[in-house]
Amino acid sequence: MKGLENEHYRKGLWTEEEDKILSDYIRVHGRGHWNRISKVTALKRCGKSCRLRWLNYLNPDIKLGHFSEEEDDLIIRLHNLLGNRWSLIARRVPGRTDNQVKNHWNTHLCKKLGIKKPRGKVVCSMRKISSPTAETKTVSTDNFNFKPLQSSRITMSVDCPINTSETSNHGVETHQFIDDQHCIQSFLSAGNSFKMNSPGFLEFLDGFFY
DNA sequence: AACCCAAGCAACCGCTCTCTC
DNA sequence: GGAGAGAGCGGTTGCTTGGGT
Ligand SMILES: [Mg+2]
Repeated sequence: MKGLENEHYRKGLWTEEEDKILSDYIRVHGRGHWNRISKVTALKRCGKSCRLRWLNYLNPDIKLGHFSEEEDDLIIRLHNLLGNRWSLIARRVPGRTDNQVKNHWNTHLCKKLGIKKPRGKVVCSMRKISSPTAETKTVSTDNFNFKPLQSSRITMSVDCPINTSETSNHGVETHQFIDDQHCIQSFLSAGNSFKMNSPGFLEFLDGFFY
């Protein structure tokens, strides 16, 4: 019998009244500690739902409305380079959230590009710091840290769960793709250790996408 | 008017990552 | 230094809407 009455959270679309309660709360207390909100207001929403509503709608920095051609081009370029890393992409698209970018990709850009099957992750394959003698391997999450070795071969590839002939790897289809991949290659060749979300790599991205 | 179907997309779920104490 | 809490991520779902017949 641990706080059963607090587990009755509402789900689904947010009402104007709910938005107002959340906005008022954030105006006073700031963002964060989302789980507290349902305990001190009349809002019957779990912390996760509150956080998401703020991040994707109530935050005044968010740009609403249709995506421009320039935004489309930027997203396509970034997606070529980064794969389905929506958060990473959205950070480089002013006023757009990861959810917006993901939805826009899935509903509009996919068709625009004539993509039938979703593309796998762009992965980086090389030797790992902790085991320099181990064979080249890919990784399944972004939480890794590669350091290029003198003799190591650095490759970018497209991870594709279903092996069809045209999507093996090095899915190079356009000039832009080659250029963007070269951007990571040069980052690695400069001797930088590589971690997908590291400050160093994010700063490096700034130089390519402005 | 009534129905069907699919596009669009807000929000959920399960999971990972990070931060704090 | 590790456990628990908070924050973040991305695939997916299911409700709403719109267009076609
Ligand atoms: Mg953004």
